Amino acid sequence: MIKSNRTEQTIQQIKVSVDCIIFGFNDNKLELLLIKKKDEPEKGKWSLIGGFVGFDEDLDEAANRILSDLSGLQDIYMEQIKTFGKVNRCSFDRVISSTYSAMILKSSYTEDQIEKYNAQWFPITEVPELIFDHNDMVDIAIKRMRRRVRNFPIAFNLLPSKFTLPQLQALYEGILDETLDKRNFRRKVSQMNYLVKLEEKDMTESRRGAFLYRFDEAWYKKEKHFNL
Amino acid sequence: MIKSNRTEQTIQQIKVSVDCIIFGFNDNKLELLLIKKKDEPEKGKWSLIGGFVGFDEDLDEAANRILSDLSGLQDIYMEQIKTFGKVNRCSFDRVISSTYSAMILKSSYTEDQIEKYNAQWFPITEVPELIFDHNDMVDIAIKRMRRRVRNFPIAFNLLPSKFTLPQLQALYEGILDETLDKRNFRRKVSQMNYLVKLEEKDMTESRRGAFLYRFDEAWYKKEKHFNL
DNA sequence: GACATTTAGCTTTTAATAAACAATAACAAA
DNA sequence: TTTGTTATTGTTTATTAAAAGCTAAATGTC
Repeated sequence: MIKSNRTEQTIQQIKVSVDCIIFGFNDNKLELLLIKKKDEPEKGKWSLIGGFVGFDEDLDEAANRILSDLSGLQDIYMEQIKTFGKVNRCSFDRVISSTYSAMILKSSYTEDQIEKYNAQWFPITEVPELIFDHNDMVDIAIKRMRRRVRNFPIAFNLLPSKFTLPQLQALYEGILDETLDKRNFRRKVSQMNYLVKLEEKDMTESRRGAFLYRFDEAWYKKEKHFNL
Repeated sequence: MIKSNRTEQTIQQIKVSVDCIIFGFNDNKLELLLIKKKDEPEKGKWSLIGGFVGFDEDLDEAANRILSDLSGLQDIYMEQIKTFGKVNRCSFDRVISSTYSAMILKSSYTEDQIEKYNAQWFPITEVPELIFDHNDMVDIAIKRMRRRVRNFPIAFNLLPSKFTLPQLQALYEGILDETLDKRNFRRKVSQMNYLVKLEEKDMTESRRGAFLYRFDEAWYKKEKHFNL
């Protein structure tokens, strides 16, 4: 089936959108931020945070603008995952959509904002049926994230800037959905010098208290070796 | 900078294209298929094989159609790499472009076709200046391919269906641009049962001759473990 | 038949990485 | 001071990957 010599007209009708897959962490579980659509189309259904790309904005910029518009979240670093382009992926229009993913500290997204934007967090084991091919997008993003989280320090956005090692381990166990050996985990951490042990302790979660750590990004850029 | 409430009009002007990064292998070097543009825009410059996505074709389909239209290559399996969406990536129009990559047997692309389509193979160390952001696309595709080639049997498309182990090793050395130990390489190969040793020998490249092998795809799908 | 060349197979050593595993220290509360 | 709870720390073993040495087989050329 040869389909050359297309007219400008047909070409121009394709719309370009971005969908954002936002991960959070709560109660030792990985969660996903979804919104319930207030307007047509697909009003009342759950959806990723998405929107059309403007003519005069970069694709990356559009992802950030859309995230900001629809959730109030600003200056979130997002990575492009994949572009979905099936003809009928959206029932009423021809739209190709690039997915972007980010991890955020849940507390940076307040209850007020959740209400305002009609959003809700879902544990990734309980993601409802989403519009279009958004469930596929989520599946792919989760797989990719689980692969990357072991070799790149992307998960620290899910924690406060100061965190304890038990917290960090619980985070990894929650993300990967498997238990990790405490001593092996800590040994790996101690090999990464950019995970800096502070003098302070966090006394809120145990009697003894656990030392706080922080992730030193500038330092990491020199070493560039991460493995958990 | 808030950019909400876009009109349909501005949205519709974004065009969607696909660019194909086609790898070949020759003279123990990894090569890239490029075309010299016959028409404006950018006439006479080197470019990836690219074109606009039709309104009624999937993005994946478009990649194959465009590759076929502009090179005569058909039914090539391509993987999506990344979508490029900077506003000014193409100087005269707003185009976002998804890149796709494939590896092909150079001999399946004849001299006739090369001439007909104004194409040329370039060693990846000698890629000329390309239009737009195509050089960036190539860089990213090469990095990704070098990562994937060790864990997935994607490189066999660069060889005839029957090949010798010295050929296979030379291929990997060429792709990765490093020398590999013969004995360790062969040991790994012998662990992958879906690399089937045939009775035949190839006598063209050495006195003794080397046994031919083939990659059994169905068998691979059962084992799904690849490491070279 | 001796020789050169390349393929082929087998083995050992070493290094690197990952996995398994148990006792002690610090603290608050009772 | 005892008790309960969580944080912290090292050693050993197993597995895997890399490096290297050696032998031998097959073939065409001399």
